[in-house]
Amino acid sequence: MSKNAKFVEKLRETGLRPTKQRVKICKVLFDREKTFHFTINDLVKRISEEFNEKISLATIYNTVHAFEKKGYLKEISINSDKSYFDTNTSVHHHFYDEDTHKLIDCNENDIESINIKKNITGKKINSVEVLIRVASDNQNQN
Amino acid sequence: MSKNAKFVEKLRETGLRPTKQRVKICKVLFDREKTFHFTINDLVKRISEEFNEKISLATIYNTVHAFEKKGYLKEISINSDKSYFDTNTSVHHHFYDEDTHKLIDCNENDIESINIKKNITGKKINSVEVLIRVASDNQNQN
DNA sequence: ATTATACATTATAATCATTCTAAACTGTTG
DNA sequence: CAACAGTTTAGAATGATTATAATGTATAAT
Ligand SMILES: [Mn+2]
Ligand SMILES: [Mn+2]
Ligand SMILES: [Zn+2]
Ligand SMILES: [Zn+2]
Repeated sequence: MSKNAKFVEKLRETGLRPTKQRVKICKVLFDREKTFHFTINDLVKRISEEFNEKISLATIYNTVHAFEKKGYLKEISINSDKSYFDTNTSVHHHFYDEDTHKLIDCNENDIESINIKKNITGKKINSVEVLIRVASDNQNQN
Repeated sequence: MSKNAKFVEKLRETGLRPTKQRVKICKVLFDREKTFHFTINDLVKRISEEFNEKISLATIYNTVHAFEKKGYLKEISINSDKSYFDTNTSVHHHFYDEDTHKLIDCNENDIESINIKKNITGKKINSVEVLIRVASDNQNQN
């Protein structure tokens, strides 16, 4: 199956019509070897770089959230500035580099299993995520 | 020492002059048995309820951030909607109730120690925080 | 105590990420 | 092709947060 056909399928599975804008978003997001983290602004920049063309912000937000809802993207909360998204949708944790503001994956087997001894009555656990904030190790920091 | 004198001291330690607005903020934040979580909006509401008086948003933001910088408050990132703050400044984790949008503390000893096997070269770990998202356990959910 | 100064408060405007709107456009189906 | 439902888009609206700059106040020097 061609890459394009895959994206069309992915869009259909998400309940979206395969328009040219959405296929372009797919190319930027899913036509890669490795997974990666991005902000909406990153995505806009990549699209304008790769296609020399602008897709409306509304379309980008709508499509990204549709993929998130379907489970093809994951949203990561670091601070209240902006949202980060992740093309790695497996259960995994993150390092957040406070110098560069970049996320780095930390797989489940990079952390010894987390055992929670407390529970909230009447509630089920939806996710357990660890965020490890890191920063430069040297002295010359402000 | 009177409560008031304590707050004045706390403000001085934070490098802030003990004005009447700031002392009121202290009363709302630090004159309690138990620690709690709040948003800026919560704080504004509490102030207007307890003192029947409005303190400017700018003053509230500035004071809260000054306390955070000094280590008297902790900022918690849940989503990009808004910031949550915590009067519990110890190292601890959180349950986030996705139904009520409330935080519940999860102390370090409610979780078996987290052992991170991976590290980022040249970086030191500033914090390791676990966020456990929970939601209603019953079926009648949309 | 008066005064001078630096720091604070405030209302309001600005910013910025995100969402909404409603008009123009396009994929799909018959 | 025609009709319709779904889509894109620019721009406006929203809402949290931050900046501005005029007015007010705590503090320390006189
Ligand atoms: Mn979302
Ligand atoms: Mn802060
Ligand atoms: Zn990731
Ligand atoms: Zn807490």
